[in-house]
Amino acid sequence: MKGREFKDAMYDGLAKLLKALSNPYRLEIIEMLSQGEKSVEGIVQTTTLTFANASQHLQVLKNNNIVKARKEKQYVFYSIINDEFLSLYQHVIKYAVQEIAELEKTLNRQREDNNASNAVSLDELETMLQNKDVLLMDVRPAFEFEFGHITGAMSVPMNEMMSKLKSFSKDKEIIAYCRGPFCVLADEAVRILSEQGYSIRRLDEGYPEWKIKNLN
Amino acid sequence: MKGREFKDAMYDGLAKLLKALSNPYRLEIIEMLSQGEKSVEGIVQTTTLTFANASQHLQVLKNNNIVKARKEKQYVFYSIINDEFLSLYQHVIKYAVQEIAELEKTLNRQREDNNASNAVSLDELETMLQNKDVLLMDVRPAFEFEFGHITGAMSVPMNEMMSKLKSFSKDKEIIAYCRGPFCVLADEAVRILSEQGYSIRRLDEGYPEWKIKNLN
DNA sequence: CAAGTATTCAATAGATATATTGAATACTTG
DNA sequence: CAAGTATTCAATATATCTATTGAATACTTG
Repeated sequence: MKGREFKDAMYDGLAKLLKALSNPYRLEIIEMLSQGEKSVEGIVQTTTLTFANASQHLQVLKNNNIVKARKEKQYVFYSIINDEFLSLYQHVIKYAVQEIAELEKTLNRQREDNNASNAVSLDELETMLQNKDVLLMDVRPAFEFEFGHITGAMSVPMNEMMSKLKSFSKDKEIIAYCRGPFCVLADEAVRILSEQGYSIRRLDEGYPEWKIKNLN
Repeated sequence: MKGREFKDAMYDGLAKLLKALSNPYRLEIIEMLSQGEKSVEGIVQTTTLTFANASQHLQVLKNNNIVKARKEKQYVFYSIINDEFLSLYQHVIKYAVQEIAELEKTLNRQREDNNASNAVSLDELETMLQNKDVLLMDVRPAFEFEFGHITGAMSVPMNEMMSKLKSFSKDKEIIAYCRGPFCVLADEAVRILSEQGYSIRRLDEGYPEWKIKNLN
C-alpha cells in the first residue's frame, strides 16, 4: 500500500466513525445507553423517535463499533460497546461544554432557570461524602439505578419525588444527579426541592462519568 | 427553555461539532495544522485538495471552533484553536486505532510493509533517552521542525535523508518520528535506513502527542 | 401452528454535504 | 493606482443522509 492509499484508508475509517456520531438523535441514544443496556422499545420511550427510525439509528451505531446488540427472547438489547468508547464520548462532551461558547451558554442558562448554577463536581462530591452528612439522590428511573449507581446513592425517581418528599430532612444537604451534564432530571429536582425550602445542588456530571472515573 | 428544547439544543450543537470532524480531508487538515500554523497554500501543497476546496473545508473547521485564522499580508494562516481540542483529537485517533479492528489492521500492515512494526511508545522513548545514547530523528519538513519539535531531536527532512545518511553511525540506535500515528514519513525513514543496515525504529506517536503529553 | 409482539427491511422523497468551476475580493508591491 | 497574488464567494450538479411508510422477519406464547 502506497503512503497516500494508507492515509486515505485511515482518514476514511476515522471519518466514518465520526459521521456515525454526528447526529443529535444518535447522541441522545448514546446517553441513554450509557446508563445501561436498553431494548429498542426502551429507546423509543425516552426519545421522540419512531420505532423504525430508532432501529435504523441503532444499526448505524452498531455498524460503526459504538454499540453492541444482544438478543433475548423477542427483545434486542443494545449497550455501549466498551468503556473506552464511553470515556471518549465523555471527553467530547466535556470539550464541547467547556470550549464551545454557544453550548456553554445554553447549559448555564438551563442551570440558572432551575437554580442549579452552583453544581458540584465529582471531585467535590468525593470530599463532601467523606466530611459531611449529605444525601446523594439518584433521580433517574428505578431500572437505571438498578443497572448501576454511585456508591451510597438513594434512588428517588422523579415520578416518586413528591410522595417521598416528606421523608427528607431540611437540615441535610442534598446532591441530586442523573444521566450526565445534559440530563434535565437533576435540574428539575433542584428547582422543585429548593422551592420547598430544601438545601439542594446538582452534580455537574452524572452516573456514567462517575463510573469511568472510578474504573482504575 | 423546556427540558426537551434544552436537550435538542445541546445535542444539535454537539452533532454540529462532530459533523465538522466527519470528513477525511478535514481530518487530514487537522493533522497538518497540528504541526503548527499553515496558510491555505501550505495545506494545498501537502494534500490533494484544490485551493477553493481547501478554503471551504478550512471555513467549516473555523465556523465550528476547531481552527482559528490569522491574517498577515496577503496570507491567511490557520492553526488549531487550542490544546484542549488537540488533546480531544488525539483521544479520537487513539480510540480508533486501538478499538476499531479495521483501522488497527490497516495500520499494522502499513508498519509491517516498512519494517516498522516494533514502534517505540512515548513512554519508552523517555526512558531510552535517559539511559541510552539514541539519535532522535525528526523527519518532517524543516519548517515544521522549526515551529516545534521533541526536545533533543535532530531535523532530518525526508528530502535530505540520502545526503545526510553517511553522517549517521550504524552503532547508534535511531528513533524516527513525524506528525503522528498516521504519518508515513517515519515509516519510509525506517524502511530506507534499515535497508542500509542502520538500527532504526519509529515512534508510535508524533510531535503533537509529545507536545500534549508534556504540557503539565 | 396460530396469533401476537419486537424488531428489521426496503423503497422513497426531501434535506444536507461535497467538489468543481469561474468570478470576486482584499491585500501588497512597484 | 495598476498589476499580481492569496483567498474567498456563488452557483451548481452529484452524492450522501435522514425520516417516513408499509411490509417482512423472527421469536414467543397459548
